[in-house]
Amino acid sequence: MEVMTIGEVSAASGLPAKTIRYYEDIGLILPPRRDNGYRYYRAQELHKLRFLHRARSLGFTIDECRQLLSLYEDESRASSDVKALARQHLKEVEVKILELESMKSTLKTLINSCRGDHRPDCPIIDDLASV
Amino acid sequence: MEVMTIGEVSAASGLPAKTIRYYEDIGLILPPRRDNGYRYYRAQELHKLRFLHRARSLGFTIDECRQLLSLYEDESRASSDVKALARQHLKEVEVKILELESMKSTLKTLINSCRGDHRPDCPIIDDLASV
DNA sequence: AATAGGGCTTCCATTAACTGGAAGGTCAAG
DNA sequence: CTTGACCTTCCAGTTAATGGAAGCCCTATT
Repeated sequence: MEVMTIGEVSAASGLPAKTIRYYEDIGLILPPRRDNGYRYYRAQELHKLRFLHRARSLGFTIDECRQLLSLYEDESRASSDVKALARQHLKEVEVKILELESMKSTLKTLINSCRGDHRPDCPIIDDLASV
Repeated sequence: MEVMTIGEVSAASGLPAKTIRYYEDIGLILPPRRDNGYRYYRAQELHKLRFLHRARSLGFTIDECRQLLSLYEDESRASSDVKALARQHLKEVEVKILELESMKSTLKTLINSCRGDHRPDCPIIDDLASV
């Protein structure tokens, strides 16, 4: 599929068409238009929309998404401030992974070992919020 | 610290006091009150607030947080529907981890190997949205 | 050729999850 | 006994969408 309508790119990216139009309103993804006014999307835009879908669901703000997208668009990517920004986001990602690993092990414990007991004795709630 | 004021629990959980009050408005965390009307928070509430802070920053909705908290409060935690819910959230967590790992490796590539090239040739943007 | 449908457009209102600010009560320190 | 930090409620504003109405575009049949 060379280019897509908003409905098609919505299906392909997982983002509602409404949201995709909203991202255009705030200047995140600016697709070209047909003569009839219809938006169309190429691989380039699809990639960004997929990225936005993922990054938003992982708790990155729109502003962080804007920064991350700009990392990939920056022509002079080797410049040290761009690299610093990337490193900062890398750290943030690593923290999120650790937190999710902690939630994962808590949920696993919950599923496997905490059968039929009565709370306040259950230690899980104490793990709940500690890295 | 046996019990805390909202300011103290805000510092301890990382959530703004405003947000903590908001969570009370929507029935997530209902702290007891002093005679003078001041809220106070015990370890129990602190744990939940820390959990909320983390889960929200990882992209879980308030409603998912409510479900996750209820998992820990459910007295009959062994019941199969509670377990099913926990398993469903576990899967969600695992997907998020994979997505973050993907972002992590993309950022690492960006930082290390993509020095000074000029975009459209850079392959990173293609990796950007693929698991 | 007209017309029915589904998808597209814009615009305006509403929701979810906060966030800011005003107006005033409480309390420990000086 | 007042000053200042922290608490209270209430109401308004922001961010990031989401819902719905009114109308245009395109294809596909009657």
